Amino acid sequence: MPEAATIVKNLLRWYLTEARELPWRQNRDPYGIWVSEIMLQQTQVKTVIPYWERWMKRLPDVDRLARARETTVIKLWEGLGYYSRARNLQRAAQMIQNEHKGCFPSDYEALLALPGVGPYTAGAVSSIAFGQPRPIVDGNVIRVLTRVDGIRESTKLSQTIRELWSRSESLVRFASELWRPGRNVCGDFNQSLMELGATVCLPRQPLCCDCPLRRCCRARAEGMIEVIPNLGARKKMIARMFIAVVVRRTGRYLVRQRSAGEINGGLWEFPNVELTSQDPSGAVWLDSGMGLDPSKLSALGEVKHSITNNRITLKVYCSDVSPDYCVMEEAGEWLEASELERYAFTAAHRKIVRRAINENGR
DNA sequence: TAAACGTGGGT
DNA sequence: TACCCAAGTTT
Repeated sequence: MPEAATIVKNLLRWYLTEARELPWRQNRDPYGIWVSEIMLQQTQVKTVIPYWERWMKRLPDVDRLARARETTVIKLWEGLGYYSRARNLQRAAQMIQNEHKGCFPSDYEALLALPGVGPYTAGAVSSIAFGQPRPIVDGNVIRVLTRVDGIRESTKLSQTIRELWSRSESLVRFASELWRPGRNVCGDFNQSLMELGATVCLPRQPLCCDCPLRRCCRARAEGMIEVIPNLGARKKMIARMFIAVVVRRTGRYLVRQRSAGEINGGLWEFPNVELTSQDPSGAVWLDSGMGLDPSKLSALGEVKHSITNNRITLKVYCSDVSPDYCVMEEAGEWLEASELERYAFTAAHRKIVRRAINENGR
């Protein structure tokens, strides 16, 4: 295995000149760094940047987040996915107010005790915001370290992941001994590991010629870059079809809120149902469920999206109904177009809002 | 331990 | 198009 000194020194030097300027890197505010780390879970930097900017403008500190309305928090998160992250963020802020007197905890165990903070995030915040020598293992670190060390075992094995934590730990410990005035070597080293994975040591066609570790990388030396990391098989995607309908009555639109406990709980959507062999076109649902005449609908096309391992196609229709129309089956709310903007919709249904209302100027 | 949890970027 | 997969955590 390459020596820690080689890896750490080359990465720290590289990071000095190649680190991207990201908004949450402008200072060491633990709150801003924590928010960025939660947003970045399973989400790319490019996607996060505008969300982080808006969030920090609206909820600039722990106190403001703790006191915010949950609807505000979810609206700020709209489109990012994994909405429990946003709710946990607020719960954690309230814990910081109540159990830490509003002072952001620097203790690793205290960080780990916050909802939504696991081993990765606790390590990231304690190293980046507080300069502590805590290891991190995320998707980038898995890729970089398995390649550098030439680890061919499946990353699905808990033994493999344990080894990576151990390696990450010894590396950041080495970094901590390189203390420099005015530099956070632990935070910089951990970020350099992820930065390399995000910009150079890419999943496919990595830019090995630009890599500061190219001379010590075992996977490169052994021609194994294409098969390391050994990630194992993915779950297959399941195709599903839904029908959704935009019902408009005297300038208002019928929407409903998804119940807590189901996927995307608490978010808003237009009435919709999955197409089955019982009702393959959705005509039964439209007629008996919604009280609409399927022949009087106008088609708005299809919206495609994926949620976890479901690949979903939504067939979207629009229907203008008379002032005395009322829904039989489900409780919903009638919202004006301007209100649709203020409510948090699921990503797929936000696309419908744009297509059906905004772009058509109705 | 494995599955659930969302969405969009990139090839 | 059809994948892959992203600064993971929770149950």
